Amino acid sequence: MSDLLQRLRERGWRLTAQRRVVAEVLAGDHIHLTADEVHARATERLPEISRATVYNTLGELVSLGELLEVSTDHRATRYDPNARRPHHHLLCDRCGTIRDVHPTGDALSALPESERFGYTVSGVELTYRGICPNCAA
Amino acid sequence: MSDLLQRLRERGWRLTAQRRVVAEVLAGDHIHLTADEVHARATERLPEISRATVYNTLGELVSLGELLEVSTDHRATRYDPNARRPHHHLLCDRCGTIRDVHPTGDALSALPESERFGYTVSGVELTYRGICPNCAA
DNA sequence: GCCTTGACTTAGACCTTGTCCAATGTAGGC
DNA sequence: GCCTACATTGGACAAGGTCTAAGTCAAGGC
Repeated sequence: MSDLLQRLRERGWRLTAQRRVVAEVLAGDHIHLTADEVHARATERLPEISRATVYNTLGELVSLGELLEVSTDHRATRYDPNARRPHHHLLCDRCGTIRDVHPTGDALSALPESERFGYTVSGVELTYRGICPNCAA
Repeated sequence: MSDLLQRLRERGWRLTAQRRVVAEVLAGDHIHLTADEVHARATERLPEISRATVYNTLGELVSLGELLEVSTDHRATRYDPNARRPHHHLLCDRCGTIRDVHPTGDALSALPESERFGYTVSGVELTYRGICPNCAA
């Protein structure tokens, strides 16, 4: 995580307590929090942090490529700190839990030229859906 | 389209003018309207139709498996009437236009057992992203 | 064809998620 | 330690979506 802060500082980020706390909250694997969840956890460490700052910081981290926006359900956007390692998602349809997964093969090349309709295709997202072991029990 | 209405009637759907109009608005290929767009087009044919009814009807059609929810951008949910034919989506990052596409191969089998974390995997969604020919010009 | 009834529709209040802005605070260069 | 540009704040605002109470009507039974 400190490497994240390091990278950000190198890019001219001003290091404030608020930004540090948001970065800390997002540390870890298989973390996919909504903005409000990030705000709630950040508030535990820094009670006066505002919602607007959380949204600003998340947005900046996304532009910098440090964070990935994930909109798997049809509700709040979630943020995935594992942006530097390409991966896809496995989602529980019942409880909404998300895991990062690494399928084999290359989904991009599975789209033939005839199915590209003249688009310049730059990326692909896979979302697997199912029921997690917890919910199945 | 009348087969859709037929199927719905067989399932005990009460056939109202409002539901008929929503079904009509959604007829066609590569149709991916938001709820408000559906409402706007429905209003042209049936001025007194309410937003709540459009939402209700769309929700029911989704539960019945006649309609697919697509949340490609991080804004309004779109509805895809092509639910009975499995397909995926190609999305223009600039203007948001969506095309239905059919990649080769089977994305489901690309997820090895070791990457399933005990989930019962039932489906997969692919979303290709790029720039459409219109926006590229 | 008319009645009845429960399902359907309506308008509008309300909720959640997210954005914007003017005023205030502060990190970091000097 | 001061200065200034950048960051933060709280609250208003907007879009998308849900809920509810009251009124309406499709369709089955007569």
